[in-house]
Formats: sequence, structure tokens, C-alpha cells
Amino acid sequence: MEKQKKKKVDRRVQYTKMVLRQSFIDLLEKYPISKITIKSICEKADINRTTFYAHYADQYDLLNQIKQELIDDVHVYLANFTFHDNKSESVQLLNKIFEYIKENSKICSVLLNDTTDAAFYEQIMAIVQNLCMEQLTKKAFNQNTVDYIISFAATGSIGLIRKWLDTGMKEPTYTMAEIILKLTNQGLTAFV
Amino acid sequence: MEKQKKKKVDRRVQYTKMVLRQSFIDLLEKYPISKITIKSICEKADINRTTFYAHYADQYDLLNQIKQELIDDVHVYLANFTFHDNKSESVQLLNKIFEYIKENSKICSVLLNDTTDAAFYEQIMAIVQNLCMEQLTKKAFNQNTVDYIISFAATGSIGLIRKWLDTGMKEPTYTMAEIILKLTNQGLTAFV
DNA sequence: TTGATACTAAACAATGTGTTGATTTTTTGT
DNA sequence: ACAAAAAATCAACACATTGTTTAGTATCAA
Repeated sequence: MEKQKKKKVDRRVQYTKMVLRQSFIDLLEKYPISKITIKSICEKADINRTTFYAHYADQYDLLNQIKQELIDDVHVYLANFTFHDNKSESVQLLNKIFEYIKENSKICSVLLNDTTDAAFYEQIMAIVQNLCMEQLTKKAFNQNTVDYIISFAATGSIGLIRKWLDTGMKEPTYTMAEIILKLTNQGLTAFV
Repeated sequence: MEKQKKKKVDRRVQYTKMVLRQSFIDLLEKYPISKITIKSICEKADINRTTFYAHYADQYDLLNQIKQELIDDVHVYLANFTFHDNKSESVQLLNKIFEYIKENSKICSVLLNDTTDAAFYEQIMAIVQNLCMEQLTKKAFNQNTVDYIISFAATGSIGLIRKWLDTGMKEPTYTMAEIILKLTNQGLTAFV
């Protein structure tokens, strides 16, 4: 009963956050984050600078919130799916992810190119892990080695996605899902 | 004859650059680059701010020069080796690299954690590519797919190294060289 | 020693930062 | 429709950093 009352978000707040976020992303496409000032974000968004500070500590805080929203968004997007170790299911699921990335390619490009924040990176990796490496953790590998393999596969997948985004998301001979699954699953067999 | 005269670098310049660089790296270990001011670097180094501007445009320029020096350093470090597709040679070579990283773990940690700069990333990836993926390009794969695989393996390797650095460079059950080679080579076989 | 080069110190305008308090506008609940 | 609450605005503020200039000093290489 207590948490039932979800505070309705003020329309103004919604608008302010939306427009600040959008300005910021637009700027991020043109300039490195180090050159983007709070002032410039606010001017582009036509929002008072004082208002910015009411919502965010600084640019990086704004960036983090954008990241978090994306993570949540992806989780919602995938929530409907049930997981099986059936291979075609994995492919289907990964395809769904690439569909999502394609739809949100603009923001994904920006966010994946900034990997200074380890937390975001690891959350993305966690998603990949859950999708592609179920069988990995089940088998009785040496845990130490497993961690390294997971790092490799997860980071590699992100690199793959970045390349895909940078080159205009052209579908290669194999689908992205196929490539990822083949590379990860096959890589594992080296350690069985 | 023309280019023979290599200008001797002034000792003062050498000292200035060295101490600025060192201060910067020290600060990078403690604070995110966005919080590091030119002023703070200079104060720590006890160098006049005007002098900083004589050598670097800003913090990011300094960072780039540090990166470039590291790349050059690695190339020199590996220059003595000759390449074979003999497997044990590859292992030896990779071990050499991990030796280098271990010796320079402080700076490597800092530099590898900032991947906003694609150029540096790609130069590191190029080294990994040349070392581990000779046989890859030789085979008649579909070029489109090859590019993706290279991205995956190279980025994955960097992720692996980052993890290794973050966890104190403990030697896992398999050596790092073994893991990288197994994962990359094995991953390839999926596309033969 | 000498000429060249590099560093320092001080001052400068320009820009961005983060916070304040008073005021206006919009939303929400009744 | 109205009053209370919440949010955005505005102007002003002290402050820090930036990047550049100028003149003087110290160090270097030869």
C-alpha cells in the first residue's frame, strides 16, 4: 500500500529533462564531452542554468542518468522474453537487441563510445553475459578463467556493436547475432 | 644529409615534459580527467602555467602525447622480434607484451580505461591484430565478416587486459597469452 | 662567453561555475 | 475555479580557470 502512490512527474520537469537530454546528446555528436559546457547545453535547450542545477550536478551526472535510463529501457524491452538454452531462442533474443540498438542508434553510438565509466560498461556486459553465456557458468570451469573469458566475450561484443554502428549498421554476411553467438560459444570450447 | 641532424632536446624541455607528465598521471589515478585542471597539473609539477601552454594545448593534448609515446615505446619493445606463424612464437611474443604491461601497469591502467579516443584504441588493436590474427587474414574469409571478428577479438583482448590489471595482475590458471590465443583462434574456426 | 632558448612572474580579459533570494508560472488536489 | 505546492525563471554574486601577453631571468649548447 505504501509504495502504491507513484508520484506523477510534473510535465514541466518532464519537458525540462527531455529537452536538456536531447540538447546534450546533440552536442555529444558534434563535440567531445570535455568541450561541452553546462551553459551551452542550457542555451541550446533554452533552459535556465539554475534549472539545470536543480536536476543535475553536472554534465557527467546528466550523462549517467541518460545511461541508466537506457539500461532500464533495455531491461523493459527484454522483460517479456523467457530464456531457454535453445539456440534459436538466443538468436532471436540477440536479434531483438540489435533491433533495439538500430532504433536507438544515435544515442547508443554516443554512449558506447564513452567507456570511461566502468559501471555502465559492466551493466551492458551483464546483459550480454546473461544472454550468451548461460551454458558457460553451468559447466565446471575454473572460475578464475571463466571471469577472464566473460570479460573477453562481453567486451568483444561491445567492440563488435561499436563497429557495426560506426559502419552504418549494414547487415554482414552472417547476422550480428550469429557472429556473437558463434564467437562466444566457439571460444568457450577451447577451455572444455 | 638533410634530416641527419637530430636536434638535441634541451634538458629543460625534457625535465618540464617529464614532470608535467608524471603529475598528470598521478592525478589521473585519483581523479577523473574532467576534474583535472591545467592549473592543478602545473602546481603539482611546480611548473609555470605559461610553460605548460608552450608545450601542450590542454590536458587532452598532453594525454594524447602520453598515449603516442606509449605506442611508440611498445613498438620499439617489440621491434626485435621476428614473426612466424609458429604458435609457440606467438605465445612468447604475447608473454613479452604482458611483461611490458606489468612493468608499466600504472600508466597502462590509466590509458586503457579511457577509450573515448578511438585512435589510440585502434592502434592498440592493430598491435593485437598483427600478433594474434595472422592466419585469420590469410584465409579466404568473407572480408566483411573478418572485420567484425577482428573488432571482436581485439576489443575483447583489451577488455581482458583491463580485467587483468584491475584484479592485480594475478596469473590465472592459464597464462594470459594462452587465453587470448585460444579464444581468438578458436573463435575463428566457427567461420571456416 | 655568447647567443639562443626556455622558464618565470604578473597582469589581463574572457568565460564558466555554482549558489543565492526574490519573483513568476504552472500544476495539482479539492 | 481556487488555493497551496512545486517548479522554473531571473538577476546578481563571488569565485576559479582559462588562455594570452609582456618583460625579465635563468639555463643551455657550442
